[in-house]
Amino acid sequence: MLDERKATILRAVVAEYIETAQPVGSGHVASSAEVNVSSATVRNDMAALEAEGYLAQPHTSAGRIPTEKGYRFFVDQLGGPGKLGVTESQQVRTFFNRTHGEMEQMLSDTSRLLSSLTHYAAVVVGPQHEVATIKSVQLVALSPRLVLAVLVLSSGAIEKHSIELVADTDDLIVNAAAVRLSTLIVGQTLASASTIDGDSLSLGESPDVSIVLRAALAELRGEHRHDDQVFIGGTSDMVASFDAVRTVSEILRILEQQLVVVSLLEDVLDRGLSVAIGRETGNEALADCSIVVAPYIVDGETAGSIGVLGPTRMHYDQALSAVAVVANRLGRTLSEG
Amino acid sequence: MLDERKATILRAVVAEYIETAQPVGSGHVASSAEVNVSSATVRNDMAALEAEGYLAQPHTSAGRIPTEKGYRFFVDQLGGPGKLGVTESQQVRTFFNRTHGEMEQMLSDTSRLLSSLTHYAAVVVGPQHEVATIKSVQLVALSPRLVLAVLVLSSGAIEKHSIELVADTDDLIVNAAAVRLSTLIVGQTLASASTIDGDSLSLGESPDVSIVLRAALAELRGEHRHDDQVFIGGTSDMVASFDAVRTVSEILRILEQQLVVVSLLEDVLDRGLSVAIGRETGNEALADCSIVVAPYIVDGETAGSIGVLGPTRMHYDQALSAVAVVANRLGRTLSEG
DNA sequence: GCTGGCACTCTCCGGCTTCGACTGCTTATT
DNA sequence: AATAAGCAGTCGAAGCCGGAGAGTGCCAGC
Repeated sequence: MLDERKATILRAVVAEYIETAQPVGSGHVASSAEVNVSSATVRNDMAALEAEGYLAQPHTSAGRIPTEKGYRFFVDQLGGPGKLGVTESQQVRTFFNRTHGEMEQMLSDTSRLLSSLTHYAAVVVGPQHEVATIKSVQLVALSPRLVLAVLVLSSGAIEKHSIELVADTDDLIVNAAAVRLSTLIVGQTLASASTIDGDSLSLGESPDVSIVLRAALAELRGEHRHDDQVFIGGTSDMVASFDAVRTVSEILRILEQQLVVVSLLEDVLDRGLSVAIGRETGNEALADCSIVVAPYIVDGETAGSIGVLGPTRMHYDQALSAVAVVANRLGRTLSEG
Repeated sequence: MLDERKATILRAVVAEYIETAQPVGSGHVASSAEVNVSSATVRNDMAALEAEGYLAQPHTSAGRIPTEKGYRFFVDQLGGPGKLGVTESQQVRTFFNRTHGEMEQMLSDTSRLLSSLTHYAAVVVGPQHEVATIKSVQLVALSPRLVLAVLVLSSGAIEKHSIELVADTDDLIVNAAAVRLSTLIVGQTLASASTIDGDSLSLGESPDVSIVLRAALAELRGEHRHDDQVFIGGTSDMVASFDAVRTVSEILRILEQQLVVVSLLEDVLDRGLSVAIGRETGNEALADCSIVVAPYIVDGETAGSIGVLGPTRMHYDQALSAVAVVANRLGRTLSEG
């Protein structure tokens, strides 16, 4: 569809625009290393590229800037993530060698790492809990009608649910319920635990106990779908890439809605992409942004995703490699546990 | 120090500048309702106010803008928070009537509430755990050398600590250690629990158990100081008050450092203030910002603090009342548990 | 002690010009 | 037929000018 020379010219335009944020003229392209034709020839090709929708002109007598289609071509022909620079891969290596312990802390630090590598905003979506098995359950009575259920998962994650009862209870009852609950769900996955029907087990316990038990199981069934943990870092870095406060404010508004952020990443992955450019993100407010995403794999299963959010004129190659490398190392680190 | 008329004029200048963000001229002040003298008189007084450091002139032939000293005077003479508007207090009321359950969720929602009331960034620092008593302890072996300690506090908060062992352990040992640990620390505060010396209790247990026990107690002693939870909301609202992306980026960089944010609030409170203006915040990057803070009280003790961060030309009266009212309701809500 | 008046200062804004970076087209070249 | 060279034309950015407007400081008068 694009002959070799046009492709080279398009590449050069995109690369230079990413670097300078200025419309690129035929002269600059002609004097770049990869192109060996005169500016007049470049002009002809650029006119063709504009006609085909890869480039646009802010106004006559200005250079060209890439359209989303132009960026898309550029990204596609990059052909997957390249290698990271030495400094950066060193940074990743020492980070993952030093990291240990608390998963949440670690995911949060990972988002910092990723943003410091790319200078864009980094998003880390914590592992789905569905696949992890339940290591332990505990019920604690905080007040006569409020019981806290604490689940420890094999991944080291913790889920807590508060259970509000309609009748008073006490420590003895709660403890009995906790013991029974343990035998029921420890060792199972959250998904399978939430299928347990409370009514089928009212045998043998006192009514008080089974009330608590059923309330706990109901709570499990209900909510655990929504608490993907999201860690966002480096918004201050990303902001510096834009020049209108208005735009910045809109982007931040998106990032404040964790649910939206998660589904943004999932959407891109579901479409089989690793990069979404401008409106491809599916969000009008992100028309000037691109997203680079990768899933990470824990124990052979896709567990979560990480990504960066930056301007459409982002350094796609760096972002792609950084996201790929970090996703890879993150998955491996989490698999070890 | 300032006669009544100068004070009135200063008030008028600050109020108008907050509203319009434009330098205020003598004419505007003279035609405002509270001032009944001619613009010439106002001019003289404004010159005096400038000489005394309350006002500044961006350039000759422009109006005056308040200095930090000017804002400080304005805030001090407000004399404490006023009342909230009807819409706003309605909003607060329905929020706290509907809220329930999960503390973290609720604190996070509170920061959203506060930012939607003020249109500035809202910071909510979670309750200190030192005063809460330990309701339950659980040790879970995630892998032979990694044990997770989960504490449930009377406040409903959960602390988790991962404990890395130098030797392998197993479920039996860990359970035994958990039982022993429970008898030791349940019912105590975190502060007093962390004073327990592991060496004084090596009697009666098997060596394996006491190793785990000591590691757990050491972990308790070590870390729990730092995990104040911080919830920040409404950054997108705040951003709209500024016009330089550069400034915005610097402010966001501050907000990304939770530790800095917490100590920022604590600092202000320690100095006995509820408002810090510009450089009073003690942070050069916040020279164009002000902070309004209030502590909240749970069960008679100061438990944490909330605040808003906005431009120096913020609506101090609204911010003060919003922060005061929310702090009050938050404290009461948390006391009920 | 306040006010009106007046001269002065500076920014902002529209209009104008120049400059420079482009483009597109036409013509020459290989 | 593809490429290069040259040239006229376009348009924004930057600089300059002058007037308008907002504001000040000061002085003289009440």
